[in-house]
Amino acid sequence: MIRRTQAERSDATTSKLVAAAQQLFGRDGYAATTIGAVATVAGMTKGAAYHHFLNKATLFREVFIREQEEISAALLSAAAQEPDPWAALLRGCQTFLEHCLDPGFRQIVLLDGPAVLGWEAVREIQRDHTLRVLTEGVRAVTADGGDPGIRSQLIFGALCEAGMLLARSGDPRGDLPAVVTEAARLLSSLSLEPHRT
Amino acid sequence: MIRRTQAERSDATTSKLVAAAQQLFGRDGYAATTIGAVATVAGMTKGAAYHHFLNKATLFREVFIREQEEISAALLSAAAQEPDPWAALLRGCQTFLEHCLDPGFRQIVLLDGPAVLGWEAVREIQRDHTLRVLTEGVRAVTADGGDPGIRSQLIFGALCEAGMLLARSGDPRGDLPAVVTEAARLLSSLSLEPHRT
DNA sequence: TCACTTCCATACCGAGGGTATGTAACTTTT
DNA sequence: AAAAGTTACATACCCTCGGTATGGAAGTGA
Repeated sequence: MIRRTQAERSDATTSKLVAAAQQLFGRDGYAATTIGAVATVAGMTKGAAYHHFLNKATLFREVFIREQEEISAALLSAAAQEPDPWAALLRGCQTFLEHCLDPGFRQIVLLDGPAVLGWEAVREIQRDHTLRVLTEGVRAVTADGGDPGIRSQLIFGALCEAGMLLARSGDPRGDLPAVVTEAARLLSSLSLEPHRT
Repeated sequence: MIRRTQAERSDATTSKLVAAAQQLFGRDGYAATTIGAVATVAGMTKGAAYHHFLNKATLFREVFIREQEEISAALLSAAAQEPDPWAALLRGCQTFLEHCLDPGFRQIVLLDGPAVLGWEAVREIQRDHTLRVLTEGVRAVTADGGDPGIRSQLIFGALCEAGMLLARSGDPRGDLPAVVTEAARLLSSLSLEPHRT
């Protein structure tokens, strides 16, 4: 190993650790993944992991953020291809649902995330990523003075549920259009008068 | 202790165990709750717990089912007071959201449930309780030929999210009407033509 | 009453999260 | 450039806790 600066060494090992953790957490789930296994996959020992991360949850948090960055980038690039706000919103929802077909994403973001980090912490992170993109899209198509924050949060919940539902399907790709249609139906309520109290 | 039959002994201890587990799982979460602590609260030792339950997850599953039974009973009795299907549906949603103000319910059903039991198992249980009630309500107000199963599942996701959102609020009771209004807006989409594809 | 089963306690094992300590690699100071 | 100090990582260890094995007490069927 040639001479490297400390920052380079540190960055390299943390990157390898997060990558390994993302793989194992996504495949086996948080509880069934040991720090030792992560370190081994990353090519080092437990000590290195505990030098860079306070504990298991902190490492998981880093993986969670990484997942968020990945999906929000995908959402933005997908939505950017549609000039019409409505089309962009629908396109974004479809992209999200497609992303839910990845088992690792589901395990880390939808299943373990809230249990490990807590609901508040999870949504706090997502407020800067997925939820932020969705809220922008919702705001663009909302006419009346309702709260886009609350509204997009509910839509988000429905989309997460749809993602899990889709993944459970025997033919996810084939059922995707039907689920997207139902999601679109929910979205269509955004441009409506309130129903009844 | 006077003479008791085996079934009575067994039922009494399992009941005490489940009650203690419900309390601790709800307050501290699944990971932070030890079987020993549950047994102590229930007034016995770990051995008793492992005699009646295969493992920690099995005990949790029993608690989860108990929570489901409690809320579905509340939903049914609330909805039964409204003759109009629309009013019954809205009333049910409001009851669900009020139930989400209980931290134990949130922790067990919304946070730990999916991570511990898996999404499929959780929804399988809920299919006989919460989800079943909701699906009936949705079916009653749905005119067109869309799939009420998928539809109610998405609504369910939105409601769970709304419940967590509400709980996070500084003034849950005061914000409840606003969230119910937003939920009603989503529900109103059920009686609509599909928007766009 | 005597075998048999069920219930529960006690004692123990092993995995794994976390810590303490040592050593090698880099950085700063003089 | 060499010593002093700091950072990066490995090794060894502790301790909690899920799960098991074993033993005895309470109940059941003959």
